[in-house]
Amino acid sequence: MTVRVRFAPSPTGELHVGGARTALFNWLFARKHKGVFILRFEDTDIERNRPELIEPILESLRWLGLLWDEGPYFQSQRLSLYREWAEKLLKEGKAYKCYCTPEELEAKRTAALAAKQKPKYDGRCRSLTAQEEQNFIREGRQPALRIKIPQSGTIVVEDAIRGRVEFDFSELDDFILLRSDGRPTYNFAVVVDDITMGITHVIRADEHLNNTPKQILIYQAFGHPTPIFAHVPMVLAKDRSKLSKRHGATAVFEFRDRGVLPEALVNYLARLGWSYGDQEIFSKDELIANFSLDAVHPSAAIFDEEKLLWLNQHYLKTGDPQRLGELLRPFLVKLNIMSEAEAQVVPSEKLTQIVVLFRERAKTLTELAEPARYLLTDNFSYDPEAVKKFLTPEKIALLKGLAEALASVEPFTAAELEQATRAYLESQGTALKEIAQPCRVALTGRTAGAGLFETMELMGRERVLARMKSVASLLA
RNA sequence: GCUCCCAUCGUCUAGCGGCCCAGGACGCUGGUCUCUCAAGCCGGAAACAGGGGUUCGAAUCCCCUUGGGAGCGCCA
Repeated sequence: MTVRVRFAPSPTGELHVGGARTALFNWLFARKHKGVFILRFEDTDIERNRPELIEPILESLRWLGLLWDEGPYFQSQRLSLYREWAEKLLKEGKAYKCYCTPEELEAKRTAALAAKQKPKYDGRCRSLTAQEEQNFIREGRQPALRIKIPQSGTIVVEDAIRGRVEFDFSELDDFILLRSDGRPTYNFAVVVDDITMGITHVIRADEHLNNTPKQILIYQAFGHPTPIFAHVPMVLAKDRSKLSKRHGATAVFEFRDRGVLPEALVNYLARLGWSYGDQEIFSKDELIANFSLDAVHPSAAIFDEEKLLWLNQHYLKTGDPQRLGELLRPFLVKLNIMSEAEAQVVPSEKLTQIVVLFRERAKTLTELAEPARYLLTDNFSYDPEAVKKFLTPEKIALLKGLAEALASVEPFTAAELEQATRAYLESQGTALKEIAQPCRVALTGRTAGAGLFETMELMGRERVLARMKSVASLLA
């Protein structure tokens, strides 16, 4: 039997890292078992639904490289199917019409909660007489459809991550399958979908564990075997609460826009709650080869941005410089280093060189793009502290002399520049140590950066000489 | 309130009865290299929530407590 799994977000928010991890686990499981990864939108909530979010969610998945094999399906387009399936249950006496109004139910619910009771439907419409039903219909009430659950017994969930979990029927009630307007509720739509889509493994967030017995009841009502369930732990914020906007970046797009590489996010998310011995770095193929549900840790995990950034730097350091260089272009614009048109025409060789020179100093593409400001444009500023500390009159004079010494260096490469510089400094009775920082400040405006001579080469003769000669004006 | 889940360094985790006075990684920290900052390399501090059992032996099994989380909707 081929494995069929699904990722089923509801379009009520952007794809956040928790959802992305659930998607990733499903995708890995499908790939590992040569199965099918299905995408389905659970969009039966007309109130909270935001159709404009669908494309961004798809784009997030694409960006992560989690491509689906089937779908996306939309529950909102399958409403007649749910009605048909509900009709079966009604005919077989496994479901019944409930004429209670939402107001009546809500009143009972709050009363139960106030009395510190577990709110449960009291089964009032379970055995209405024909007369009672007639009266309700005459009142114009539209019935919802409820499942008729057994009065006693237990439901056992065999969870691939948590093991055996038992629920007593007394905890459950006759929950609603179809709303009075004919739309399915979540639990019902999920089961009908999972049955009709042939889902073999339901891998989803922990918060659904409590829904599982209800869903199993529906499977049983249809006489259909249940899939294998696997409830993955939640992803929490630093303070152990549910991850939300107030914790900073949570959406996949936010990380992308900050310059995080998809392979870094995927690697990080995979290792969050799952492990394979002591290994930290995984390519996608390694993840696929080694992923398994029983190696998923059952407890909730805190999202640690530091570790994500460490992984990002790893992928920055080891990735293909040319590809990374191309990824830099949008950041040149975003950082206001240059216009979009200018960013388009930066030679890709320049970008590649920036990557090679600065990748060990950057944790994100944003940081990696920053040096382009002084390397490729004159649109940068000098750190006043650095100027004050290093650009003394004595050093400025030395820099002027050095500029002359370097004016005719040919070719203008790091090796030649270093040789010429050292020779000049020796002739002046000084050493590189004395001039390196002043020179760096003169060229870049700052005290931290890549190797001095590599920086010069990349910057080009014209800018280097101009900046070395003109630093005196900074003091004025 | 009731039900369910979870519990090893600050964080992610290894550990599935003796290999553990608990290993790796991020972060933190000392040193080293060096034109700066990084990166790299070498070193350090840092945890089995508490209490009962079971056992010759428990981080590992059981129970209780505590703490965290989720659910209890004509939301998903």
